[in-house]
Amino acid sequence: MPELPEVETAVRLLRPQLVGRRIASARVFWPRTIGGQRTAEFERAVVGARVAGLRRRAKFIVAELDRGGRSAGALLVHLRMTGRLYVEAARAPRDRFVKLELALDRGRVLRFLDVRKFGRCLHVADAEAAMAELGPEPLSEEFGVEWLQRALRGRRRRIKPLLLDQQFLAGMGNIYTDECLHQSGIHPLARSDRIDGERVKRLHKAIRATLRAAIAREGSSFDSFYRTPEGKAGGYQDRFRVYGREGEPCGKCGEPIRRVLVGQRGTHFCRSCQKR
DNA sequence: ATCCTATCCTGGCTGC
DNA sequence: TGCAGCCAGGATAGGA
Repeated sequence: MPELPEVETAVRLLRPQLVGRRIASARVFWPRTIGGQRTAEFERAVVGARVAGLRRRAKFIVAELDRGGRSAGALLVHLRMTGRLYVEAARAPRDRFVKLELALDRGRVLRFLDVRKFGRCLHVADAEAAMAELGPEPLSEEFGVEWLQRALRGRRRRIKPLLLDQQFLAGMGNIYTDECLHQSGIHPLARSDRIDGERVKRLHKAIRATLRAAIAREGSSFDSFYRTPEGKAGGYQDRFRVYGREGEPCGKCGEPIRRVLVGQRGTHFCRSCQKR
């Protein structure tokens, strides 16, 4: 499932292929992909615009558009679970799961593929306004130990759903959350305001280290869905300590890894390393 | 304030 | 082999 490292990987690989390109035409194969907007309206908004910049915010791929030097809004792409965004030759056969296609200049085409149709590619006038509610970026300066300490104390929520809440912290998903909680010895149901300082420190360190290591390996391909824009699998799945390892021995203590549901999410942890 | 459930989707898996 | 039924999961909305 694309989380921060997978989205960051997509942005890095797509940037040289997209920035400076002009959108020549648009085709929408699944209307919900573009949100509530009418297809004709969407086309009017993007066709003729140029991609001025590509960046990541939380799990959004943000393509800033301009037209004659003036901003033309932005495309916010969210891959959700099965989305993939990639550029290829316009003549390459279109996969049957492609939901949106933007023709670029030079015979290239940007394709948004999404088997389960949860992903979105929205045109917005103001990207910042559209993403205003998101929490801080875990790899930014703002996300320090002190911030985390205070933020956790200010809430009384179970730690796992809290870390998954994009308004609290941007970019964490199910896989990396389980990995980080295991690394820092915190039970997924621990109440945020009752986690001791030492563990908060370890959690902060785990989040930064895990996300950085996963980005360095171009993300994780746990199932057949996630691929980089080059079509390659990620490399971080080999480093999972708990995710998808139910019944296998914990790398630290040998106890079998447990899987339970927390907030409707499959949650993997070690009962002896992550005490309540 | 926080939690819970349903919703959106469909390929792939399980069990018979 | 065939098929029904279930599962995964990010985000959000509405209700408790």
